Amino acid sequence: MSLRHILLGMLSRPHSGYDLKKQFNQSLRNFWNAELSQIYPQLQKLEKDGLLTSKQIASSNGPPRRVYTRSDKGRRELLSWLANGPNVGEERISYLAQVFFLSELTDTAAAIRFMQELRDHMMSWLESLQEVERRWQAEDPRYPDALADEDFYPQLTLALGLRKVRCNLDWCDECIARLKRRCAADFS
Amino acid sequence: MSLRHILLGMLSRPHSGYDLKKQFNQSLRNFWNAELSQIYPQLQKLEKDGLLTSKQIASSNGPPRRVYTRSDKGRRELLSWLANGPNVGEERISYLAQVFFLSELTDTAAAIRFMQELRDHMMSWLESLQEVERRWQAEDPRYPDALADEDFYPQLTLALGLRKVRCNLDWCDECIARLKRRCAADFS
DNA sequence: TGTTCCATGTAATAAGTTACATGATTTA
DNA sequence: TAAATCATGTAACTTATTACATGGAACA
Repeated sequence: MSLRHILLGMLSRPHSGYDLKKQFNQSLRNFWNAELSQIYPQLQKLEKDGLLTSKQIASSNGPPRRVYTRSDKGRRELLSWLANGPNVGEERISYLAQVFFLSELTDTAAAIRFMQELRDHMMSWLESLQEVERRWQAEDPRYPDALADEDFYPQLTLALGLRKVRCNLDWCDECIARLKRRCAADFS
Repeated sequence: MSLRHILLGMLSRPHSGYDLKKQFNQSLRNFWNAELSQIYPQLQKLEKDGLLTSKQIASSNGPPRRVYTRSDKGRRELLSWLANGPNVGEERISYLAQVFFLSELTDTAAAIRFMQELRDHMMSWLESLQEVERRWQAEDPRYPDALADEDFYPQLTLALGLRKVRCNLDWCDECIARLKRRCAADFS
């Protein structure tokens, strides 16, 4: 039941469903994603449960926007989620499932290609995170340790993103090297 | 649509639904989990689609078991999943979402407690992975690089598990240190 | 004049969780 | 004799994805 709480977290200040989707695409995408078709009904449900309130507001450029605000009850719900302690052990990483079954491929060369493709993904992911960090650093002299709380904690998640992607990259390199050695052993 | 393919991957040799659940609990849990109430219907569906066949077999100890075997069509389906390349960018890590919103807590001390709890989880996770590795190493002299393919690729996922958990631990330590510095700054 | 962005939604389907139901065998 | 393990499933519900539907404004 995490999306519910994530939306509550994002609504520390008022936003529309469309805004929230943009935030997913920008800053939360490293650990969560949600489609508009899931966000809109969930916001409606949260309002029905009294955790949010909404009002329609005219927009300067496009159609009118429905803007949601977290209620006190909503804030308490968010706090109880955090107070329950960290939710660990629910990760789903489908590329790891793929690696697990790579022996099904006909030859080691195909497995190497798979790992190389994975490495490429990780590399471009790393670059995009580095770009985010570079920009943030350039725009805010308080980066990273003097940031206000609302930015400091998100920065911690960026820091883990960077560490993790580097870790994945190193692992890909290790795998490719080990696979190449196995490949060489096949012909001897 | 990953569970479908994961089950196909696991059925390179015949297993019952109950067997498969045990495998999830033992070796796949680091990147995927599924409940029996999801596994049984999914196996039935895969059989209906012609990707598996099954037969009921009497058991020595308990009730009779329905054992599933992958068909040729099932194997081709698995291969096309692998051939599509790595599935990246679909990760959901709810503890990171929690960290993202930790500014909602009333004080930094509570955030430090949260991170310490997370660190404890990571530590016990690391210990369990190390135990798995220790046992494997003791039982099989081919560990890790001379393992047969069916074990070698799973070992690669264990290797990433170890790296990743260590990475998370280091990050937790960094976060706690940075938070303590902020906390000290609050009182100055 | 076609594409992208803004903005909100519904419908149908798939995937996943929790609770329920059954009943034999093995272990403490 | 109580609990755990073996073994398979259904029912109700929640969560998430994909496809569909609408329509104005900005841009190229």
